Amino acid sequence: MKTTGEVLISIPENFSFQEILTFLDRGFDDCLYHLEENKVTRLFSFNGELGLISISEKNEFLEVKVIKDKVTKEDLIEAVKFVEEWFDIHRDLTTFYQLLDKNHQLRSLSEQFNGSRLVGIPDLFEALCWAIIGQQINLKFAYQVKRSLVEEYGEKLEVENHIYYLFPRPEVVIEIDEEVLRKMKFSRQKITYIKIVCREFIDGKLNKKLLINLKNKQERYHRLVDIKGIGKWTANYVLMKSLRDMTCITYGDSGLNNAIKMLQNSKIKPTNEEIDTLFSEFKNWESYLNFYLWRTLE
DNA sequence: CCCCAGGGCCATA
DNA sequence: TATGGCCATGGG
Repeated sequence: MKTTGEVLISIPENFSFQEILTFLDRGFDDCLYHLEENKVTRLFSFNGELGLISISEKNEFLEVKVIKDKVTKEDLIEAVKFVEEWFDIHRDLTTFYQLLDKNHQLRSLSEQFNGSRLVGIPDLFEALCWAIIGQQINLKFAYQVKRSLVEEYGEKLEVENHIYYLFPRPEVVIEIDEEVLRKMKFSRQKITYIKIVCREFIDGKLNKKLLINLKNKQERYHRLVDIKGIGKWTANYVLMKSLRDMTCITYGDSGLNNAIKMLQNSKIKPTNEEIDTLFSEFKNWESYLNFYLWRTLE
């Protein structure tokens, strides 16, 4: 028997739920959440019990609703925690907007994407797999590959005629036959990379807590890059999206390159040095600038 | 057949 | 550490 519970979160300054929805609705049809008018819903594991988390805007508040068997107070706390992390709700963007406004090339972004938050991927294993899937292929195709994997191996729950999925756990992914993944359009290299990541998690050598507990960003970066299949792009992407490191730049990223080309009205992709120059005024906000530049591609 | 896509590996200098 | 060739897969 399903029950529901709700919590209201007050909406902070410089936060726009509409911008979150616009970002989530870029047209890639992500299989890990479901969009309806002014509402996002996704599956969540509450200590192993599946339930839905649904977010919508209600009179100056964000309403977080949980739907599962016997919703408890702890479930609601977990759900709110997840949403706050997913949407980066508690970050004060004032300084970032001041920096944007100071830069004549980037000034328009603070208005164009006002209240836009860096939507994250809280689960580290999911973030790593997703980054590996997305290496060097177009995003639309990457989302299709992810969908094949998730719909076949992720836990699922059907509610009101819609099936919601969770990203599969490492213990499940590592058992998948190589030929099955090949049919899902994983390249042989990516199969190798993802299985290595699975092994790290299963052996308890890597998880979010261990990574966070390292001394600083440099150590976290090297811990990731030392894993075969994780290069500078993947490490920066994951530190940005999952660990919410604010100083990441996705060097080598074709999207970032294209955004900067558009911005500077240039035909050739920027060098790392030119990227550093552009980002130099945004110390400790590199990840946000990176994210906002991506958004200009929509 | 070509080039591109939110790259990584490895050898070489 | 920086560059460049090669790998890999589907889209356009």
